[in-house]
Amino acid sequence: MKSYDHQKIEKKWQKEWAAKKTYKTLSAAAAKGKKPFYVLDMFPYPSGAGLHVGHPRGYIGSDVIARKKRMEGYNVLHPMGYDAFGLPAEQYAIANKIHPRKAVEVNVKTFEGQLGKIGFSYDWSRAVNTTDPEYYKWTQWIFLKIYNSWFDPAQNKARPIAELETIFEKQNPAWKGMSALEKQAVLMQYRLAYEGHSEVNWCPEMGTVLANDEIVDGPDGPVSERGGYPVEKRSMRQWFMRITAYGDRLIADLDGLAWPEHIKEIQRNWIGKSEGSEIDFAVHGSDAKITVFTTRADTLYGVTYVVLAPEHPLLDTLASEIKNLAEVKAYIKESRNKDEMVRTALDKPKTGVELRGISAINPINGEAVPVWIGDYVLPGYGTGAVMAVPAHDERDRQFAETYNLHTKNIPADISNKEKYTVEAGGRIVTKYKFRDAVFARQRYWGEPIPLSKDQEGLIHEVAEKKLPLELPNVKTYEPSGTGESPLASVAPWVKAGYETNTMPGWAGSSWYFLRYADPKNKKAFASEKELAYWFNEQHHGGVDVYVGGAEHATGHLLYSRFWHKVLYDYGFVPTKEPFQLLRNQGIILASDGRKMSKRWGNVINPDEIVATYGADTLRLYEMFMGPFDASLPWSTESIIGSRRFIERVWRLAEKVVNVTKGTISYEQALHKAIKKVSEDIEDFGFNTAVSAMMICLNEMEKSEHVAVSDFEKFLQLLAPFAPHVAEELWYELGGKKSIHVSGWPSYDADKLVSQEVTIVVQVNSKNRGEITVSRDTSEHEVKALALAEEKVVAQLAGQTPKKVIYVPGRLVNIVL
RNA sequence: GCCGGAAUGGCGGAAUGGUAUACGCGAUCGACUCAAAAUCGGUUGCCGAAAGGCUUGAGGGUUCGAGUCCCUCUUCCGGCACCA
Repeated sequence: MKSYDHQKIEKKWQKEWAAKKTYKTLSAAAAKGKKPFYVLDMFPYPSGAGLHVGHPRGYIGSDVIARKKRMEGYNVLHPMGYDAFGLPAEQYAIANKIHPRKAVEVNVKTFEGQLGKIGFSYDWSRAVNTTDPEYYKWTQWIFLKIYNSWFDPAQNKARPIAELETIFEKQNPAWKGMSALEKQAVLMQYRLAYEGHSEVNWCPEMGTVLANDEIVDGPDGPVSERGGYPVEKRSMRQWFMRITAYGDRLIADLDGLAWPEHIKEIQRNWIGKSEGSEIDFAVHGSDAKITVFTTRADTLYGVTYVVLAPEHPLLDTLASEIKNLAEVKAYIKESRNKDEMVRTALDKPKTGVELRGISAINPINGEAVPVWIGDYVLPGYGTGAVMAVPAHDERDRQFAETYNLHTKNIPADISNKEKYTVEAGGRIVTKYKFRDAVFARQRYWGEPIPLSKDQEGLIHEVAEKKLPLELPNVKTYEPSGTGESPLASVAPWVKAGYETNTMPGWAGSSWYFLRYADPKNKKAFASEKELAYWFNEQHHGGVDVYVGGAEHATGHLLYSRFWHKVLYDYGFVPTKEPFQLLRNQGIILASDGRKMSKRWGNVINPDEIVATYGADTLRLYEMFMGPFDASLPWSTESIIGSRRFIERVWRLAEKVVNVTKGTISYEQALHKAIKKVSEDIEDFGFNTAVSAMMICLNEMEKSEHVAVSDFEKFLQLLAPFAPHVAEELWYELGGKKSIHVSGWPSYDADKLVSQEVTIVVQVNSKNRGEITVSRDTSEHEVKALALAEEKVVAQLAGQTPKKVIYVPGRLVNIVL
């Protein structure tokens, strides 16, 4: 037989598979009863650097599953696409002085070239690209659906904003008298996508808004990571998504998902649900009241003061009453300029200033208590005001100690919290730690938000027919320096009143898994029929297997669930959740144990490995190197083991003959391998699946003959891991159609067990010998044989055993 | 600080409470070769000449039997971090 030329073989089959559309996914109509199976990878950001050898690990794992399912007869949806909007693409474009669109084109080509060489079974005809207007048309469409929704707490779901208008019209007498602009402002408080303001990190020197991770600590406060320019807080107009409305459902529905427990836990902590009470403290001698949030209403009798966040809006109202206003203002200014890291540092002593002249009335006993401001109270959580109980809260105790405030020791019992809430005239409420998501970027390279404002300030939607609202060409896509998006300097855009902010990077990735179901659809983001087929609660429930990095736990994986739920509320998608089963792939580290990075010069390019060892070797090695979700160091030294394995398979093919039983000795190993590989793939135990194949190969090599039919089964097991070489040998042996649609082998349970078993004999739990007996030897006989074993007799030295334990087929333990 | 996860040969790792170190890498000895590579075969946890003893981060416990279950602790990785 020819020698194993991986380059020739791999090129040949990649071409052949593409030509024959071997991995084509059938549409719902064409599937004709074939069951769907959806295996999804988190689509990549096509960066200029291309892939390193760690990137394909997850893709290989999911490809192994997709291939096995396809062989089992499922209609497999296994797509790939590109998430190409967002900051890195923009920065790459700026740095390389080319238009982001061009940069994306080039980078996508690089990725496709690299991915193509590894031999994935993607149906490339379904590829999506978030920057394609035909794609982001639907991102904009979904945005408008969300914009035109409010969350009805009674039904716990999204409903059209028009319904809310009708309700206001009927129930609120003031509504009719309101101007259009006033109505707009009211509705804005309910919309699931709404306009508002938020604090951003503004760098005057660079003229841009910076993300938190683009900022580092400087000697006099925060500075930009690049250049070290000072960064300050600045309020900026933004769009938001009211994700907090779904807090409850986002937590509750986690329970039914087959996700890694720690990812679910990260989401739960991030959402941070907490049940407590809102209690109103009247301000003495004023109409104002301070509403505090507490989870321990039962400690109301222990309240000795109240603390407001320095940002609390009530401070403006009360300004005239505050006797030490200058001091208070100085404190507010100081904490405003504090870097968030400094402010929330745990070891920092708590600071604050008393609002002299102000006191609050504890509703449970009418007691007047002093009111303070302190930056340990956060404006964004609860009500931005707390009642302080130094006797029962560590932070309050510290604060009280620092400022010599009174402590009242009272008994408290958490089971009384509802009773005391009612007594104090308060309300039971649920609060969440997480915030509404900012849905705007002051950047060029993102989806335009399909809204415009007329001269009176009334917001208009871009009509559905007019979508997509395409991103205009600009002279310069670099930051404007004013903090506004580059779109603000496009005259026709501004004249039309279009929103100049663009959508954030996570917009396009929050629904792409739906588009794969029907990527060419011009009338809808996907047809009802396709969605019903691929997202079917009866069948499974959406994406059957989702593979990607754990770093998306509080970003992409949360936003996608949120969008999906809004769409579900309208009946656009049939399942409550997008991703049934999630697995995280581990990171491949460089051989020096550090992350692969240009900076360390330790990056290994998969192209080189594919050229030297072959894609099959790369795939096999990446699966074999260790547990799928573990971070493992790359070792170009060890990869040779996988290459040798493939070469041995290749050579074994020569030995294959049509043979009668008798002359083969590997049967048990083969059936064990079929069982193990079948089960391990389902369970992401790829490393042990490969090892089972190695054991089987070792046995086949030792055997006098290898039967063709058995070797074919072995190739079928190998096919998901090393698809090219398996296909080549399959045809060499006379295969008529691709091995990748040839079926999946099954094992014979009877062949898993051998007639003879080796039983270990222990004396006081220490191994002393072993006996080989026929499988059906009785317990009595085995024990007798064990007691008669030479070394055992020596150990016994005439003593009578207290107890003899027999574990069938495994061991005998003689206890003295 | 809190919440997750991990710790096993020289290295990557395997092990339903039942022979710890499978499988692979490396190392080493041998065969083949003029020689080398490749390939094939043997050996390879530690101590010991052997008999035997010891060994899964440390210490305790449950059990006839623990890498696996329970308790205490150490280190490392990931997440959150004044959340009232």
